[in-house]
Amino acid sequence: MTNLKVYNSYTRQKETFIPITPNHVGMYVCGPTVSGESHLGHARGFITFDILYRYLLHLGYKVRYVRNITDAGHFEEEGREAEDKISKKAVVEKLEPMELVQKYTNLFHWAMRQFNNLDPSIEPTATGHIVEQINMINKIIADGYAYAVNGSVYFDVKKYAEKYPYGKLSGRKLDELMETTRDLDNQEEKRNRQDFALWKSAPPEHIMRWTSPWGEGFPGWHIECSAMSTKYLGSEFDIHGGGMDLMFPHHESEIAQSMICNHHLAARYWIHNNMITINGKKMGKSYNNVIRLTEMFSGENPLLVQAYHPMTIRFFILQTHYRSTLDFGNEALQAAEKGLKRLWDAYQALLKMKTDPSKKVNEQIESQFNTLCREMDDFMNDDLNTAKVLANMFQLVNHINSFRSGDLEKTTLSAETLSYTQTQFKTYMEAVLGLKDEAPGGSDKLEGIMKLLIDIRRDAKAKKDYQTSDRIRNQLTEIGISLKDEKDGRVSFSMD
RNA sequence: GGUCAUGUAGCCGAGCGGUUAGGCAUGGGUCUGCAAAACCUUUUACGGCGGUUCGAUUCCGCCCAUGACCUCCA
Repeated sequence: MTNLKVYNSYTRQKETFIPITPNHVGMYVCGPTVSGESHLGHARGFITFDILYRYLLHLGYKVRYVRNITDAGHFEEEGREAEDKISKKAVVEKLEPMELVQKYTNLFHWAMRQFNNLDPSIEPTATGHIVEQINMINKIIADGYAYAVNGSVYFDVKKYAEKYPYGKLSGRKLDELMETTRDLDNQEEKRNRQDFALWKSAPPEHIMRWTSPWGEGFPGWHIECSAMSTKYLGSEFDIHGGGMDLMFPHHESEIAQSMICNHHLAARYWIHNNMITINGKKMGKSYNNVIRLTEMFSGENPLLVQAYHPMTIRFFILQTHYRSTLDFGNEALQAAEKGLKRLWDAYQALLKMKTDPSKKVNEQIESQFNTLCREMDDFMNDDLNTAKVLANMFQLVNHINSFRSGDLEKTTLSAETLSYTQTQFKTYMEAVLGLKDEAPGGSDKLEGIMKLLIDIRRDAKAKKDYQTSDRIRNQLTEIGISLKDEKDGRVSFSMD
């Protein structure tokens, strides 16, 4: 159907994408843990997979995109005292986990909308699938690959590894893990140190708890994804996505759980996005160097010299291939801001462009346009190379502007080429890359006021009353509206 | 320590065995009452040392540096 190739972490090579069921794609992406605010690093992953989702839709696939919300586990909100969780206080004073989960879920959804990310088809929560998780754990126990100890259940990695390639995804060997795994709580319960929890017994102060065959507790970290992906996508589905840092142990464990329950490698294509770094270091909780998304949008973080629009951030991320690290920097963000503006302005100009029968068709430029446009498809098919798509767009931007006022203004494009270019731009800018206008939308009234001001200014200029004309322009600039005298005598305006 | 990546011009970043990626910034110019925007033009980089090759930034080896995972993490 298409020539899409994606890099499969499981096989460590680019592979042609062939869905299990023709024309349909099942895709599971590890979603946020809603015990706190999302940061810039999280955004990269969700934007990356939004691009993949959008591109698959563009190619004509019917896609079921499942992205979970991790709302179960050992939750504490920053700044809250541990004492909150003990029953000394009145109920409404205490930390209510679901209240916290609701707050950050809402905030997450808000941020995703800011980025113009499409909603997943299904967004299941871990707490809504406790039964499925317990059933899955039962199955694993019945098959002899898990054991219960003191109300907790652990997966027997050693036994699994005797029959299955544990560690294949993340390139790990079991014996190496044995030596290097560090001390953790309750290690003594495990038969082997690399075993991981499927179910954890809840200590008395733990508020999130459910009744299970093994006592009151809560599910282990990995089982929710296996349970929910199986439920909504089946025992074998097409794409599993997530950040590279999840490869081990999370995805490796998912593979093991699903293998025992479903007798399949859960997904055919394992796709991982790389990290955002800041001063060369991964942005992450443990490094204490996160920039929350609300801070990115408001500029309120010591690392930021200004606020950045969500579209600037999206564009910034798309200028890099998703499997490379991306280094955060104000200079780079500012460059993205300007670049995006130029790209968007030229795009708007392109949509208004018309062929001019009185001018000669520029054959050489014609063929460049066609090549640059056609290559965009090839670049996306080559493991989603958005960086190259954008590079081509910028080459076209140059030419588009040249037709307006530059070297090419005495020539024109053929109707076919212009139309093809317009279609490709619209497709990639909006449908595939998901970019949209940064500026707040105007209204009829505003348009009317602006027309009036522009007319007054034009009259003043005609009378060489530059004091008045400059006053209008300067004051508009102060309130964030900039006027441009176009070459053809028209005046356009844009808002910050 | 183990495993795996990465090192590209002022900054961010594609990419490849032989041709200018691209964005932003910088210098010069055009246009303009001025400004902004736009256009033209300027800056030829691939960590170090060897090797393979007619030719390597691109392949191989070694070294140096940085990072990721091995623990919650997009």
